[in-house]
Amino acid sequence: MLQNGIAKSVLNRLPLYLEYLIDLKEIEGYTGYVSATKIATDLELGEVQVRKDLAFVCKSGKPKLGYNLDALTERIKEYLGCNEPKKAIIVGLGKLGSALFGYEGFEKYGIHIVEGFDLENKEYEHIPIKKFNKENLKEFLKNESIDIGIICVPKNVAQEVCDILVEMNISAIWNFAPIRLKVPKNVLVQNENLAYSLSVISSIITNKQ
Amino acid sequence: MLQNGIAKSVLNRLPLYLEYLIDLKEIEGYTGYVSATKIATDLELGEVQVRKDLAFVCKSGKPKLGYNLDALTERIKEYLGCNEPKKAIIVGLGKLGSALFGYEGFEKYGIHIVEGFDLENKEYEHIPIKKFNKENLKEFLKNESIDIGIICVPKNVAQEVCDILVEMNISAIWNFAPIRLKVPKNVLVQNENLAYSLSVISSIITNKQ
DNA sequence: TATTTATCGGTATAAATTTATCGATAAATA
DNA sequence: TATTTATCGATAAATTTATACCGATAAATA
Repeated sequence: MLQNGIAKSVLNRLPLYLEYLIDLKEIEGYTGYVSATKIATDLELGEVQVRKDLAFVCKSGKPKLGYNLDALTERIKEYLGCNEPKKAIIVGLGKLGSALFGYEGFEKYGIHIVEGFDLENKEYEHIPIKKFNKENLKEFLKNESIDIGIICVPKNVAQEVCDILVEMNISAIWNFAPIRLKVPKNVLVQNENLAYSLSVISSIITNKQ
Repeated sequence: MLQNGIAKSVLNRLPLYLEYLIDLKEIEGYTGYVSATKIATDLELGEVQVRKDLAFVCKSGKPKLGYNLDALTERIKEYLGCNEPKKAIIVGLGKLGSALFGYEGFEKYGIHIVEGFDLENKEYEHIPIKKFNKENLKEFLKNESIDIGIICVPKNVAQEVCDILVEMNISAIWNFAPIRLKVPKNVLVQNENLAYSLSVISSIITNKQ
């Protein structure tokens, strides 16, 4: 299925390319042009696949040279929306929520986690976390323009939190609760489940022996 | 590509089915038989897809009724290796590492995180974390049989940690460092990057408006 | 007991994704 | 300037994944 004209599979690889290209410049001091051949070798992907992927966002490949590193990087950033900063909030500051709240790695992609909400009175690195209740959250979302809601609450509360976010016109939800959230079609839900990933690993090594 | 005779796409959905089936029994009190039709509706998947997926692990579907809930649950558990407990360690007890270390959700899939290692002297809920250095880690892995290594260190140390794990014959690595680890073919590496997932969300909402 | 019904599971088809092939092209080299 | 070379980008083929269709079947119902 195509997502805004780009294949899902391609979109999922774009952040990988971006990370790679940024490191290529910043860590390895690479400048000028980079070929699909090199990218493919380094990332252990097919050469043709890389070329096709890049063709989705960038039309500037030159025979014999490859792609202009800076231009390519910029085009992927643009496509991924890194240049249009987004605001996110986290609801549920348990272990995982707190880890995400403090993670600096999202900034690179233009995403700022601006606030956290929790049922209990908590603080994060001496900054008090906002108390979670329906009124509080609604009030906050009324005044701030938030793009992404990150749900890190237990599964029995997740739908309730989701409903508030939807009611306040959030664009997207990143859901860590192991539950299928019910939302209107115009709201994007991305489910993330770390236990599932680990379970897949466990399965593969179980069936290998 | 098939992974031990099962399609990758199918394997990735099995934990989802398992979670669903467990909840169906434990939370909703469901007993007896469950049909692919019901599963598909609840999980918002195609009915045929569910039937095909289940056919990979279970041959016991009955017309008009569906699958025996307990038998199906058991077969998926078996396939995912939940019945053959695995031991894992985490290297790197930063925010994310600590969150994973304390996460109870893995037990359901038969995975026990038995130890954590960090460069700094840390403790987790009053239990001291082992000091990470090459000798320490090697010594530990020599005495304990560990199946899965979880890498949560910064990217510039990740390969070094990986090499130690490989040297000590680990079966699988779950890698949270945004770097492509070099390992021999017999070692399974599963990369996980939360920033990538979030970036994809950001991209979709950017290009929608 | 005959009929209806819901669902399974096999075969066939379609869609998405990956991989292969190759002529065209721009730079590097002779 | 002619030739060689590495890479792009288009077209085609192969593979993987998802969906459609339908006869067979076991339970429920008449």
